[in-house]
Amino acid sequence: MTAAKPPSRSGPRSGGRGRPSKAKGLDLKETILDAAEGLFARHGFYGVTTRQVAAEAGVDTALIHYYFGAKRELFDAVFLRRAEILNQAREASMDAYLRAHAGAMTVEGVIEAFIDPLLRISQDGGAGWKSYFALVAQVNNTPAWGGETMTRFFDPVVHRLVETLKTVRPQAEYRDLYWCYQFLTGSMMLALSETGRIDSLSEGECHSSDLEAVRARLFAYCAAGFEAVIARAG
Amino acid sequence: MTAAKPPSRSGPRSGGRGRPSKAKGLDLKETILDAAEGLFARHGFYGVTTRQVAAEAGVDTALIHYYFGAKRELFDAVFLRRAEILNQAREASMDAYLRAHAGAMTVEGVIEAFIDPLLRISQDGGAGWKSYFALVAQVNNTPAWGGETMTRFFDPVVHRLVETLKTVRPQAEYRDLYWCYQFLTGSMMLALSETGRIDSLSEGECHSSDLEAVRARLFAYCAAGFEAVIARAG
DNA sequence: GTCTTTTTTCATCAGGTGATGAAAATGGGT
DNA sequence: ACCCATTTTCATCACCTGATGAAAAAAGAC
Repeated sequence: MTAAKPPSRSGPRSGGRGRPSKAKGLDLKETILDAAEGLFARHGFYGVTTRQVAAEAGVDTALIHYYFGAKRELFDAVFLRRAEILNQAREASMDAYLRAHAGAMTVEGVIEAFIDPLLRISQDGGAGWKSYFALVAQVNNTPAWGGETMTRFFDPVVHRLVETLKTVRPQAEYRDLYWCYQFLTGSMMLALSETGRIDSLSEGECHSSDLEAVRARLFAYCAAGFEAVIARAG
Repeated sequence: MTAAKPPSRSGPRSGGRGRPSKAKGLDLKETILDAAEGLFARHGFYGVTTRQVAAEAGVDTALIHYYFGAKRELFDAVFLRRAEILNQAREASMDAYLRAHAGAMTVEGVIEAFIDPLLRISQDGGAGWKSYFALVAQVNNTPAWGGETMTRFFDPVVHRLVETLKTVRPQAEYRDLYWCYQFLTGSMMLALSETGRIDSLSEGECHSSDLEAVRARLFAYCAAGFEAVIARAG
């Protein structure tokens, strides 16, 4: 209509169309996932159009469908890409804790082994991981399909947490452990999504990007909460 | 195009168009807000179209714009409608607690006074309130404009909570209190939004609709968390 | 250098989007 | 019974949505 849009693209890709080697093809797929991740994290699934993703990635709209199919499949690909890495990191962290403190596990230690890998990845993993955590937090609070999605991707490691806690406190009831996990995950997800609310609320005293401050408090907070609930019930 | 859609509407409204008395006009406005509330809560702002809202309310699409203007203004109207009621209930609850326990306030008591009105309203207020809480939880986790919206509507009562806690534990630092509040609100919002995740996670042991179970645990959980963080810092 | 396969672009579709202006229907005031 | 203000409906606009099929361009096989 107006003017043919120039074939500009941010990356170091050559100007023309066509097949630019397999390596570049994979790279382009990742570029699309990165763009989609950031936009979905900020505006949610319905708040983003495939055209926006294409523009952000510097790519033709049709290419998104070529690689990923429907929009929802793109979203799932974004969600899946880091979920496995996350689960592996958490499993490894819990493995390490179990091996190191097999005889003398504490509630706080188990909880730290469960949460800390996420904080660490968010701190060291770059902007992509930050977006991803915001995305997960949003999904976690999505009534329509969020619960099902979270269940599908993250249930196993949660069950392992609950079972380990049951080992540490055998007299605790599963009901209490599951409710406490629910409280824990709400706190953790809100902290990881870094919404900036605490910044304005505390008038500059706290910053949601300060995950070191979270680390210094969240483990103790949750552990004490667990202990209190268990004690009250028993 | 296809066939003229029948003028059916669920309510007891008369069939024809035109001006059906002032009382009905107000009633219709509320009907639209109810429909919008339920849909926004389930699918988010961008996941709902004005046409869906109109269909759910049994109303012409243009009527929504006649009453509320742009779609975003409709959303704000939904958010605002119950926010004031909520704030009043919480202020009243904290007033009552302060009056009754002026000399012997506890951290758990203050937290209960802060959270309990929400649980109570959610239990007694009907489906509209349930949707509303899910909506607030979603906004709370929305990076783009959620923090700003939450701040605008709910800051005062939160500041009052923090100040009261500071009175109960004068040696506590504000930084710790704000972080603990952040943890608390994450747990509380997730519990209030009743996503159903705990149902499948616990394999039927717990139900997210069971707010009595939340009441029996959340206050103690948060209070113990606060105390632990304060103690660790001091 | 040709031929084949894969990637990228273009043009476009069918339907949905928020929004608006004018007309129609209604009820209250007098 | 008439008018007038208000509410509801209808028809439509300009644009955007996800998605697709065919053509064009590039890379690799031989």
